[in-house]
Amino acid sequence: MTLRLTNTLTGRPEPFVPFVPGHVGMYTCGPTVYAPAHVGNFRSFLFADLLRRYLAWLGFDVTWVMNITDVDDKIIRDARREGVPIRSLSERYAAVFLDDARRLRMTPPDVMPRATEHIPEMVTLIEQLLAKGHAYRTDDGSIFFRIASWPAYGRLARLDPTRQRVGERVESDEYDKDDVRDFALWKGPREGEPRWETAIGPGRPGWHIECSAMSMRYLGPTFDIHTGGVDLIFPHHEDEIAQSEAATGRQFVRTWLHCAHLQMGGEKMAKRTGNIERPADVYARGYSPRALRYALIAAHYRAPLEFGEESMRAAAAAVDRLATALAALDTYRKDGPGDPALPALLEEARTRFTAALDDDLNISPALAAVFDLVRELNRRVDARALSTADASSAAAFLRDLDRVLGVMEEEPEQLEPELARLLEERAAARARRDWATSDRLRDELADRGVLIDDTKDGQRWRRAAEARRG
RNA sequence: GGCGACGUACCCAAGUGGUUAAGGGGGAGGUCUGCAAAACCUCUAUUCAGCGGUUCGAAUCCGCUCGUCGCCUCCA
Repeated sequence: MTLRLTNTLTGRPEPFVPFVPGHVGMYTCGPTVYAPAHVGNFRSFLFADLLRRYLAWLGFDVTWVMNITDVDDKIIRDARREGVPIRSLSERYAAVFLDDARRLRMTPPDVMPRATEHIPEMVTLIEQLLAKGHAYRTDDGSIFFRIASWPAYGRLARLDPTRQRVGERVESDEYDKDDVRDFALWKGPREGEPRWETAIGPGRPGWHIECSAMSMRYLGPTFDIHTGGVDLIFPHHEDEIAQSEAATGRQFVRTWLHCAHLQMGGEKMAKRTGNIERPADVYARGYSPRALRYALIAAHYRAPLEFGEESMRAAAAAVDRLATALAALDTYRKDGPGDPALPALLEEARTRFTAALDDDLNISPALAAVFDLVRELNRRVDARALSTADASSAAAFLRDLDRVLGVMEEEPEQLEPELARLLEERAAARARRDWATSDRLRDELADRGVLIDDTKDGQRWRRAAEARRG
């Protein structure tokens, strides 16, 4: 069985065959850094991360590029409002993004290019488009892509370009272009806006051109996978294809993958409607990053996903269940013969896990395979049917699957010395059957997010995915 | 108006032609435990938005109806 992915270009699942055998070039539209990203944004980034992790787990050598858009209208607007250079604003929120991404265990992309550091690449691309007649200048020094020169325009979004609705927003565009549907490659210089002096004149880049320039700079003119939210299909990705293929004459991206929206209250989570939640908000309510990660990746990427208190609670419980199972295996000790059925059990889980993810990253049955295995392992731990070696190979197996999921363990795997001391005190209290002290220490540790289970192998601890409140 | 996605238990969510409709959460009862917690066991959809049709057989295919969401405009 091989990996199949639903390509937006064709609308159907296709076997994934990399352009260069064994290697995958993958680009993800990253954040525009003028505010902290919300959890809806992170759904799409974590979807890309899940894909990246799975490809690596399958043995592909993956190059993952995620851009950071550090110049655009909103950044300029907010920087002006604050009276600071755009770089000061963008770097501030880029740092927040990086920190949020790290806590959510997003694999660090191999390259995170910033738009402002790739102006020359964009200029070269625009020059090629001008030379080939796909772009034109306007009086204010802007340069537009001429959609009429590109018959394939609209193919990705399945839109007929001649029947696009022309709404108020399009008409109100301040730039003067030949056709309302044409999009800006380069925006002419304006008072109070940052500008770059370039071979195509002064100004600043349009939004779409950066992704074409940076993806091709690091992955070549044709690469395997490009991901983003469904809202980017049109116009952003449509425009990327047009400008890239018009410039190079080659296919730009082989497989386009789009993630459905995260919803809250039945509607798309979006900054403009205000129904957003940021990672920090979720943590403030007592949930751990890994619970949030689980909530965001646990549903199929092409299905809309409702986010809320209920989904977070369920995610925290699910993640706790996994952590508990792992802790149980780690503390389990028993000499003697092992369970001869164990290898087959693990193999079955691996087969189901892989078959599910191969099927367009269908994570639900993959998680079902993990939870079924967890039940079997717990049952054996309860019955003390495993050997110490069995337990540790089962734990290693789960950790291997977690290279794909990234939800099983919290960052610090060692208990802080202070908490470890409380644990020792509690063990001593229990040895002298001092239940009052034992219970008090258990509560104290729970308040610090460490849950204790008393087992035949002694105390076992794990970090709570949902901190105790009240 | 155009294009697209979708409607499965109390909630989330797999299943896309064939024995008992995955899994997670929640709920009820039980076992274990100093008490807990965790874990394990049992139960929790004769039914898949509705109505027709195709078929020996449909949640799965076809048609219609109702409802939800997204894109067409900055947007993950």
